[in-house]
Amino acid sequence: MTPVNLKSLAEQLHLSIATVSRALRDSHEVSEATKVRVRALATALNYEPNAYASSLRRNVSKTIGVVIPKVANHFFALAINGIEEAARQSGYHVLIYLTHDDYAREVAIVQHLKGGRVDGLLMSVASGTEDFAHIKSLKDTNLPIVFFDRVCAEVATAKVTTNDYESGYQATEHLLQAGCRTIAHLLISNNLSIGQFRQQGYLDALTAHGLTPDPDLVLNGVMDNEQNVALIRELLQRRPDIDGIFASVERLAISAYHVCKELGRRIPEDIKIIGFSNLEAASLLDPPLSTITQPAYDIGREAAKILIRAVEKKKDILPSQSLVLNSELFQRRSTASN
Amino acid sequence: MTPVNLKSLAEQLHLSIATVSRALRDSHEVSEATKVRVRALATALNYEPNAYASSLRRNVSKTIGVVIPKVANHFFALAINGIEEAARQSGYHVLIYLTHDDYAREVAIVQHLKGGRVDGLLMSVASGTEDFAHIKSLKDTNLPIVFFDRVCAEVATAKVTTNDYESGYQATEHLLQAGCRTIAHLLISNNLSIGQFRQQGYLDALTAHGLTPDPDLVLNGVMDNEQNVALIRELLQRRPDIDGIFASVERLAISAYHVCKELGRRIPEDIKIIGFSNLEAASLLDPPLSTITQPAYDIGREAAKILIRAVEKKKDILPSQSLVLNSELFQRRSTASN
DNA sequence: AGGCCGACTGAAAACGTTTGCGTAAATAAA
DNA sequence: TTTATTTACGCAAACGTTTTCAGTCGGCCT
Repeated sequence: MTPVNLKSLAEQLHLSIATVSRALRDSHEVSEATKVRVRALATALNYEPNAYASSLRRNVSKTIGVVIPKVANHFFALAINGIEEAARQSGYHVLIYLTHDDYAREVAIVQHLKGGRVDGLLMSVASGTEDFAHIKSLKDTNLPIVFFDRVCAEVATAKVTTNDYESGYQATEHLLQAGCRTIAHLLISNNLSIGQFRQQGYLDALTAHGLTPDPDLVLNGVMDNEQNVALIRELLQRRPDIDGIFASVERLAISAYHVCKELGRRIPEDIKIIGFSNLEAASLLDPPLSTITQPAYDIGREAAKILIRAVEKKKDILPSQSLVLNSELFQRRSTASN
Repeated sequence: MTPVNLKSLAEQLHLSIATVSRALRDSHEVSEATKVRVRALATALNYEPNAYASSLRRNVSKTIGVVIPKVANHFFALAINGIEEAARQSGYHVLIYLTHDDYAREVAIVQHLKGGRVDGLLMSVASGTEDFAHIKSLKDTNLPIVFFDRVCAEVATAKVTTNDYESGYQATEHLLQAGCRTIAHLLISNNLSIGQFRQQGYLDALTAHGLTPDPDLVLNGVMDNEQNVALIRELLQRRPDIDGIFASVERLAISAYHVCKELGRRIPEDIKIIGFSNLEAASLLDPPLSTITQPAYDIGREAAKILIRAVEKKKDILPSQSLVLNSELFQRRSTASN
């Protein structure tokens, strides 16, 4: 089977490769008559231009990369959904890379992306990442980058986030208003900027209500879920006075539910729980979980839009293009007043 | 800033481009001494080969495509996770395309992939797809394809699925043994092969237990979630004798939960529910949901492995390489006997 | 008639890499 | 010594596309 490319099309049409190429790109330099002929044969033979030849020649790949910790997480899944939508609308392809929150993997992925495989990058940094040299060095190759959710403060570019500080504040205040006095904060890794913001919101809400924050009530979760369950169990047993839990990430809220059931603590009578979560089934949990829900789809879509716009205009992305979308507090039974 | 490519490396090293290229690919045709020199400069300058030039020349992109209906679904998210893992291990990149169960989108995506952008394709067909000409035509370009979960029976290639018939049978039998006598089956679209298998398992289990299947109890869900809720509500009101629900897809199980709560039907006392689901929080629902859980991660990983093996060996993929992984039934309170 | 312009097309270079082939020197075999 | 063989490297073509440049042809203006 002869390959169907510009050359073969040109031969069959008794035209030059150049003319065929121009005809297909609808150039004004080619007569309408030949355009029609060319298009007819192209569709008849199911011609599709070779993406790599085109990318090589034009130095543009029409592809964006997405580097995220994981995909089996409703937040990131929704974000990808938004990203793919924005990309598709502009004719971009989406390459996915998972770091599994592992620093070494993130570095390897970023290094690989220097090969020019992508025109731009969307990134949510791994929680294990403390050194950002790899990202800076990628940025130095002039690759446009937009961070979303888990941003890297040290790199000057646009970031799409939620109002993490306010959300942490609101969640804590919500627990306080529901009558909690000893509120634990479960977060995942305090070197992540979002963790810090939420933590600060938590602290400020406590002091604003006349309470003194107790460092013993702040639990740093780890990667492994079972370990988290153990840590939470230990915390709840050591501090039976805890009457409220604010979980900065979905997984920890779920783990807290499991521990409470195991220890026989009733939700919300003994302990009230609120957590960041994009879980669709939150309202079906036992009891329905109060959540701070981030507009994950919009975050992904807006981040992709900013990136693609910059790629198309070949302009640098400025930190001033950053976007902060508001998350929403859904009050459900897990934080009902007694 | 001068570009760092083979040419610039060669100039600085006073070598030819060919030698530099061979040195980096560790060819035996180049002396160890020069290899060392070349590698040193390459790493010093952070050289990364241009992926598109390489792909064009070698006619290999080290990229696989993944075409799925959606990503905001725990099954597909886990599958992607497995796919990415297998791909990463073999140095492959993963392009993601979402069809949103829309036939037209699927066709457009498949057409686009003819441009040679990917070396192989993993696919779970859209539920709206009834004509498979686009897939066949893609297969005719010799692009290796492996289907997973939602397979296309008409295309001769490997398929990675779960034991859908047996699962449907088991789920139904499980409800029967829990005392149900009027069991509804909620499925998504009966033109999908998996729906048919599960439906057949459902039917056979009923007849095997001496019951006559009632077509009125089989509900075909649609895309829109709200419509599904309305349909289920209508069904439960029209047939108050229904005492068991088998949901072929997670979304329908969730919708059924909502409807039951709304109508005041107690689970499991009035109605028992079991559903296909990869929801992590299934055990935390109210009541905990009995599920048939597919090994989504493994499905993705195995499908990717089969695909990549075929790509590397440049051998056709045979239907005989198909794999059937077993799903697992988790019995929880939603199907507890009264 | 000469010059000019616009419409259309083709030749060829370029993108960065890989690779078949050639070749020179060095080594081994005869 | 001559003749193979090996080693190490360079030349140049090729992958399929895009784009610059040059060219042809007819028509229009002065």
